[in-house]
Amino acid sequence: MTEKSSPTDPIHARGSGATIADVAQAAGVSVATVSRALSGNYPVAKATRERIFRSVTDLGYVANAHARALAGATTRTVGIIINDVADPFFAYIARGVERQASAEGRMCLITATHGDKERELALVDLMREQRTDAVILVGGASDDPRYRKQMADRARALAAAGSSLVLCGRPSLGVGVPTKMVTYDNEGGAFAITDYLISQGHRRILYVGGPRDFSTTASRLAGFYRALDARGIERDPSLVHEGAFGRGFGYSRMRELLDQAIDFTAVFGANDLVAAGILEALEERGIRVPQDVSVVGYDDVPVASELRPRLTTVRVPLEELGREAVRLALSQSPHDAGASSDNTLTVGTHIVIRDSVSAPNKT
Amino acid sequence: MTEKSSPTDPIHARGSGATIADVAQAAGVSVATVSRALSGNYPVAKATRERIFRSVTDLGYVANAHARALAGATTRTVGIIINDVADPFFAYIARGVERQASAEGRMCLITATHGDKERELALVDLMREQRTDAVILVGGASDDPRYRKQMADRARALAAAGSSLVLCGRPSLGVGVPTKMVTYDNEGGAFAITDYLISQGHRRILYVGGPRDFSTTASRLAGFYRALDARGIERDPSLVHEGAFGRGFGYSRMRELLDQAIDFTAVFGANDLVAAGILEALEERGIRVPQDVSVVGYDDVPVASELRPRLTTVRVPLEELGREAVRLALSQSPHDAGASSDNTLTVGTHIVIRDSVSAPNKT
DNA sequence: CTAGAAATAGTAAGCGTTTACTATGGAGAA
DNA sequence: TTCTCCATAGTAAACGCTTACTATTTCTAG
Repeated sequence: MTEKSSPTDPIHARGSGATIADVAQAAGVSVATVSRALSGNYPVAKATRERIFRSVTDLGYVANAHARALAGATTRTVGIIINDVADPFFAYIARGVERQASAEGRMCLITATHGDKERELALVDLMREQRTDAVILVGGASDDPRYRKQMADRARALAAAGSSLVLCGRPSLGVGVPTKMVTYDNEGGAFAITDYLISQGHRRILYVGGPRDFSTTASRLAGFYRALDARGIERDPSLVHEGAFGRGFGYSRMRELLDQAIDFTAVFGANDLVAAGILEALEERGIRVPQDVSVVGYDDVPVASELRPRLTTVRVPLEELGREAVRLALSQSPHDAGASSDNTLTVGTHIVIRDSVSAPNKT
Repeated sequence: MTEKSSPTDPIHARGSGATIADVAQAAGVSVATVSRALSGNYPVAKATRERIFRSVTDLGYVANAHARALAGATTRTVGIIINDVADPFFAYIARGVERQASAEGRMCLITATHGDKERELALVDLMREQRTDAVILVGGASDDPRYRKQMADRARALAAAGSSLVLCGRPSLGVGVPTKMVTYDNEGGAFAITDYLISQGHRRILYVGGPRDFSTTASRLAGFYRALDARGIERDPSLVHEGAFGRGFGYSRMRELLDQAIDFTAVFGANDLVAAGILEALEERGIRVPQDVSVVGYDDVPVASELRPRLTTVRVPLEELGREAVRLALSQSPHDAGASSDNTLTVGTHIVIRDSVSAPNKT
């Protein structure tokens, strides 16, 4: 045993990591041969190959992914941009992305915007720097035209570089912008659950949560309104209260609304987290759910079934959404043009009925 | 407007992305000057710099991160390896890592093992290929000696390459293995909450969940036993039921245990998810918590306070754990040798008392 | 004025791979 | 026996950046 490396200690090479040249030297061949033996796309004599693999393990060699990427091979990485890693909505989508990516032999670069549009743009650029095979942008988007234009520019740049931008659960950037899309039926789910509420006899339904001017909010509200219209119930602006997603918002806004003694029999939380906050505010005031007030949410995140009463909500196949996003991203379909063709995929939503809704109290 | 690019369409460069040479040509300078203007670590005349930046935006240029990494600059990336992105325990740690990394100007490569040891080793190699500035390994570990040895080899390889391996919430790989560690007081938290249960009068406490031969399980059980010992309560092996983390395990195992008519007045769920499952099984049988049986969990993940009754549990500062991990990883401290020195950091845990514990029923 | 120090810009040598091309040594064909 | 064709292996040219050196100007001080 020369130096300080012991035979039982294969990976501990000297210096800052062995290169392919070291392996070549150790095996007594050229670097080209090592490269070929490793990638296996070119014939290498069996004996040579074995000698090379032995040197590889002896030296603890791993290829430098950057050199490899630079030399033309693909990066084998997909990037995903979400709002927040710890928000279950995003976490489940990320899980789907991560799983599908690794099933297709890719790494997964997960980053978070924390709701900052500028940061989102910057992150897309970062992924572009990383030359990821695709970048998946998740969650509702702002409809600020300047922002849309900047994102469209990036979509084009990505496309020009052979990568692709896939929009997951967010609206198109416009015709002609090269993107792929996978969405879920936001409007339909909102329609269905509102209709369910109405069918139970509710007429005055509060809508709480979701950032204003945000695509997700817009489509959920659209479904909400469509259901109202379909049953001939008048839209009452004083009943819709946008603001934010998140438990804290649901809780505090519900408290305020309770103080205002508004007349309602049911509450539609913009997502399950908001609904959780609403439930807490209600519980705090001694208002029983569903006997006094019915509550529904959206997403069917795991916490929905931990709440008491268990929350009636709209199920969104989050993990599936993530998987489809990478399938689409990695498929050869030449992302292109408009919203139709096979560059768009919509997964369905359906309501799941649990215990937070009943007929309104006939007061 | 030449070609098809319009002046309002800056990023859409022709071909597969502009290179630094394109920018240099457009600005009429050498690539070296562009590189310097961009990195800003060398004087460049103001007029030149402006010309360069204009070309950069005109062409939608972003540097090729791989070329940059290859040319010697650091990769500015930290890798984190967790079990599952959608498990809140890991998700919150990941959030801390992600935030601190981005605060320190790094990207974050998040990968998941799904509990597969082999995959974990492979992922470390993958990160080594990526030349990440550090790799953070999160969560309990197996104590299989072969595995430990392989991981130790990788720790050395990483160290040799100037990177570092930080163990987050898992035991040391042994003296002399170059790692950094950030842990939380698992044993102490388990002791505290067990002692709390005992102080309420419980004597027969069921311990449910957590993989056997897993470091986290081992230290939680150690705390559990120490508390029992301290109060002179006999250890009863028939009361401890290891198995897995996760809601499903808690639910099904609790059902089995209920069928066996074992004598107990409290249940210690190995983590909050297990506790959630336990609660459901109990509710299903009409057993009231805490009147009939008390339940506690571990981690204080958000769902703990959504459960009814609200779960009394041990708070682990998950996000802080993640932040500290990257602080430590990126600090210059020459990770080295044993478990002491400033390469190890332990954050405290404390119990949070909610509604799932009361004095046992005097039957 | 002029030597010497900034300030600014250019040249070119890597960084570690992949891969098109080229070279060599038999095996089988003619 | 000579020629052609495989199977193997080597050479060297990218890939797109950073940076140590070197080469100009332009000041500034003596």
